[in-house]
Amino acid sequence: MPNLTTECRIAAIGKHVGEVVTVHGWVYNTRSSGKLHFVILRDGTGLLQCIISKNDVSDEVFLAASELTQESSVRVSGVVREDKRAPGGYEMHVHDLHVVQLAEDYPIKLKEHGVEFLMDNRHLWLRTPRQASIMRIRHTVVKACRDFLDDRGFLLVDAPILTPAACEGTTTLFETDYFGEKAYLSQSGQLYNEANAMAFGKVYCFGPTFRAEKSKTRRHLVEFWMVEPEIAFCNLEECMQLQEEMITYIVCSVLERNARDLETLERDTEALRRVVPPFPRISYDEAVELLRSKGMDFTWGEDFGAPDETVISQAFDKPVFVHHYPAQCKAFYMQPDPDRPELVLSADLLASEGYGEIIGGGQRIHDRVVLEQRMNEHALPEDPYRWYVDLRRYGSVPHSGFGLGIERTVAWICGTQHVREVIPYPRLLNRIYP
RNA sequence: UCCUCGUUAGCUCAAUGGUAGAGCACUCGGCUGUUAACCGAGGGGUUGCAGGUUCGAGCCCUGCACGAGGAGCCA
Repeated sequence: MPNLTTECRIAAIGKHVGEVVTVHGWVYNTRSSGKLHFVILRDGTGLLQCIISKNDVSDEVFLAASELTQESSVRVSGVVREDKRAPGGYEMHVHDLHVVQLAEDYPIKLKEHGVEFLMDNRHLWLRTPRQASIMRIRHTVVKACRDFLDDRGFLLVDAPILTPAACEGTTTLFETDYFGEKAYLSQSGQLYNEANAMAFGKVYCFGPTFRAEKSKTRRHLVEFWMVEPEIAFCNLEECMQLQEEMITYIVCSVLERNARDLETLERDTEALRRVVPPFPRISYDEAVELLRSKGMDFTWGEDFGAPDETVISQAFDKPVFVHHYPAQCKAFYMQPDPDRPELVLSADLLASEGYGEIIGGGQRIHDRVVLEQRMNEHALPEDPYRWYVDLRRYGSVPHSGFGLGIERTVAWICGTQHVREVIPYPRLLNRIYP
């Protein structure tokens, strides 16, 4: 079918008032008053109300419009008009309509659905306005992470996903067959980051991460994305400063670029506007004291559980750093505190409003003897880590880094109930479909 | 792995141990400004699976499967 009009995406429709344009999209919903059809069109950038009047179109087009089903793909042409009655403020008075494919009975209705049904239909669920807003915010968060680090001279050096051994030795790994040998899906790029930081000074990796833990909570995914910066010649305090600047940059980017999406999600943006440096910093000792003052039973030396983290984060109105953890609850590579060897120079960043830990990081051991001693205590095999120890032989320097969980950050910024909603195809315990 | 709750129409949910229902969706009809449109009619069920108790089980009991929320672990 010949088409000589301007093609236009719905997000830009306001620039074409009075003009004849063509829009490609999918039918979000239809209504009819007999000789007047209202077709709400969706094109991935927004929604547009199209008016199809029996007086304005051929009998064929009017018949085709009356037979449209939800999610049918179409091409429509018509005049753009400003109209307060239309959602979004603009509508199209259609001259012509071409049905690309008439959709079969569509499973996802505009009414409520249960979680299991929506997850089974994730490939279709992504088409709904709420999910579109979440994916746009995720895009902004990822772009903001990259822009922030790129602007500060970081080099993207990605770590391998197939690895010969555990990075941290704590969580369960996915095992795979590597031409007859065992290999594992990466749970962190951090050890490789340390090598890369000694090569390039300031680096980051950005990729998927896999944890075979049988976690079943709103904060856990089996496959999730993490951005991990690593900086040579950097101590814990400098590392925390970088983190709060980065989180602030991310939140500001979303507030600037996704105002309408935050509105769709009914997110309280006041809480997000409070996210500016400096973030409160409390030591592990102070956090334990805080928990006890709230009447919670807590043994020094244990790691905080989810309810503990919630209580700590609720004591502040922005994200809070907890630093100087006991060595026993952190990974083997954490630098001991010179003043109190039972502590390590680590810091976690807890998101506000009970979303839990979004960053884990700290200063790494730069002394070979100390590192080998810790590896012994953790009963780690020598061979797979030989290259890692090597880094302490050739120009070792104090260095720090952290891992930022993309999904937890997006869930916090969006205010969603569960991290499964903020990744396109969540991998969960008991779910690898679709 | 543990604790709690759940599984009835395509979807969301009702139904004292006594004939399995509603709204939405779908099909047909009506309507020229609708806003998850509305009005009328119609089709649609092995009540998760397997046993048991009972004159009779969607409902009570046992086991299993699947799902949800939480714990542990962590981003």
